[in-house]
Amino acid sequence: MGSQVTLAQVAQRAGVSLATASRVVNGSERMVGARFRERVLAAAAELGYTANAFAQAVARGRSDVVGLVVPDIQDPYFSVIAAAAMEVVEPSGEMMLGTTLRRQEQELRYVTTMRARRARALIMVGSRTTDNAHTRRLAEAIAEFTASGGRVVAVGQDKLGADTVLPQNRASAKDLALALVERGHKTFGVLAGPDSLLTARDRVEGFTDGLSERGKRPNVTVHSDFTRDGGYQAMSELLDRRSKPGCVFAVNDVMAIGAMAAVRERGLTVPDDVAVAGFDDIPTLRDVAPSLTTVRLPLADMGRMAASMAMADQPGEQRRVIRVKGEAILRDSTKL
Amino acid sequence: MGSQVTLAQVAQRAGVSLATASRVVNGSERMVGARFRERVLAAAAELGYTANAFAQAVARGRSDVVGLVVPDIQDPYFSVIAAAAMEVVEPSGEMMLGTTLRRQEQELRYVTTMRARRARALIMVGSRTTDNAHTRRLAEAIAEFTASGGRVVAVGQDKLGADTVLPQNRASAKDLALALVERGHKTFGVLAGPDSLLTARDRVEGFTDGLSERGKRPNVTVHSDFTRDGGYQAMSELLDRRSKPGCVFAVNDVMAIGAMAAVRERGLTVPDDVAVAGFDDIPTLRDVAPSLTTVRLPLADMGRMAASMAMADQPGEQRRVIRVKGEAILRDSTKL
DNA sequence: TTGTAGGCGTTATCAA
DNA sequence: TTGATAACGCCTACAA
Repeated sequence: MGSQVTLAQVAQRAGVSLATASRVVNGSERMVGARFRERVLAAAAELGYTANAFAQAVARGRSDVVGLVVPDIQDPYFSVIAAAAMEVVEPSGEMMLGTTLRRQEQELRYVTTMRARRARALIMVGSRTTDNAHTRRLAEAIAEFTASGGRVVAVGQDKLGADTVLPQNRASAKDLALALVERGHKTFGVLAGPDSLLTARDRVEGFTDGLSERGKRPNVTVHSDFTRDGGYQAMSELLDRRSKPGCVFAVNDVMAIGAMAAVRERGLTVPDDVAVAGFDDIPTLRDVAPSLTTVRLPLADMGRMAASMAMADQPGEQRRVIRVKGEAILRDSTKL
Repeated sequence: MGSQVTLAQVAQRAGVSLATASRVVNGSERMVGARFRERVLAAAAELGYTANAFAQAVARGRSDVVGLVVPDIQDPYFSVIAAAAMEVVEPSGEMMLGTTLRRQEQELRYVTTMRARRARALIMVGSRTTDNAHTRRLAEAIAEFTASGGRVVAVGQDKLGADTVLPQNRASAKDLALALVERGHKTFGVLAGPDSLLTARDRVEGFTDGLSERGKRPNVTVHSDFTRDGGYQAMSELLDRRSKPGCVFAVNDVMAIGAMAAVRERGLTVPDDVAVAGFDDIPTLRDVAPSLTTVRLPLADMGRMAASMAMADQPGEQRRVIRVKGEAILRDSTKL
């Protein structure tokens, strides 16, 4: 840093004590005379003073930084949640962003970083994994964070011992399956995403549950990344097989979008040659054609809820888990 | 905040001085005996110590926070740049995110906030406007930030007196126009975005320049927001007119995507009924059909360049302005 | 209402 | 190598 104007300089210039200067620049309001107040304000303006937020945080023993950790800010799912969370954090705090690039170590690293930053709260969005050792370490780190007075909110599975916004992946995927069978689909494929991601697993299981309730089961399941390219690749692989299923469920929308690209690329058509369904209802869907059948999750609400819990002043007597249900929306991509 | 373990506690437990503890936990390495080092490390681990980054920043007189200010993190243009910037900031610093929701006051507010945070650098991405008063105020705030030792990098127009990553909007839009005429398009419309946004203006002007070099000019120009919905609305308006142009240029891709939706909605087809071109080449384009003609900007590179300049240690003798040229890419949406 | 002084958690200087 | 001790910039009883 360079030469910063300090409060002491402002005080000196205004001819008042440090304490008085502090009070007007920030203090508990109206306990300082109008004359002095003005002098201080003038001095601050002339000098171009800006309070040092670090020093304030040290002196006060707290900060108004909220940490947000997401796997990938380019993925619409996360950017919607982030934007919504931002909305509620912004008026009274600053947001520190961390992206893990979908790597677990990063997740852990950010918890530590945010703790070092004495962030007042931490919002961790993204799926938990089957790596129990990692989940345990993460939960421990989070417990320490909480113990030191911070608030933590998870968006995803309830595995961290923190307040959680919990999408009902399983139940909603099941609803989707039922609706699809209802619509007359007979054979199914699943683009299952990574086997290690709980979100992906839950959705696959829910979907399978729904099918089996109607005496069916997926004819084919392909695993891949939880991304657009993952969907593309998985669908390509699936289409190379002998018999294509009539309807393919991708465990999230970006994968479904990639899958549709794969279909198009082979000169096939959705839904005539193969129907496609996704999950999340990201805003991007407005512009995919044919319109994509999916499960609508109130993404923005989820972001706002998470942020609200994070910003809550209450020490939070009890851990809160907010279940969020999704709604199956049938659109053209699964028309028969 | 709650009860945090302090370095003093660690020192006491390890039976060493504060200074020694500080040295091992962070210090300039290997100036402390192995015995003591181990004792301190052990104590720190047992107590679950994490350094207080605020206190460190105060004591050191500098921080490693980099502020990133974007209009809207949901817009692919910005999220790509943000993600790329993140990539280079991450290894050695933390990123504080600000979204202005496309409001100027917010922009100004963030500069102040970042200054309060004693951010080591500030990256401001987004278009400048025709509001000269605001631009001047912003430039002043930025000058103060710089004067106090911070680094500022703008991505957009070179109006802030800061290091700048400057896309060649005008020249590239002109190239696009020439290419379109070359391809045989005769009549043109322009979805011009907001009249107050310099980026939008430059692109409109460049496009118009290109046309006039071929003895043509836009038959119709419609202004709207710089967003998907803005594009949708503007195109709707345009299609309501008597005679549609054969080719419509939207000043950015998200607008073009909205415009294509408007076309589709009226039962018309791109490019048969009306050709559409955009600008930016956001990743999302991979999945729009028909594929969209646009100007490719190296978005990720721009983000990385901005971050690199921001992270540079050098006091930066000279202000740097990096010009980035775009490349016109003709795709199906303007096929004749 | 105003000022004095001690403290917040670290780093850094200077002896030892 | 180690340890006192003075900063760092600000807040906040407590006293005046």
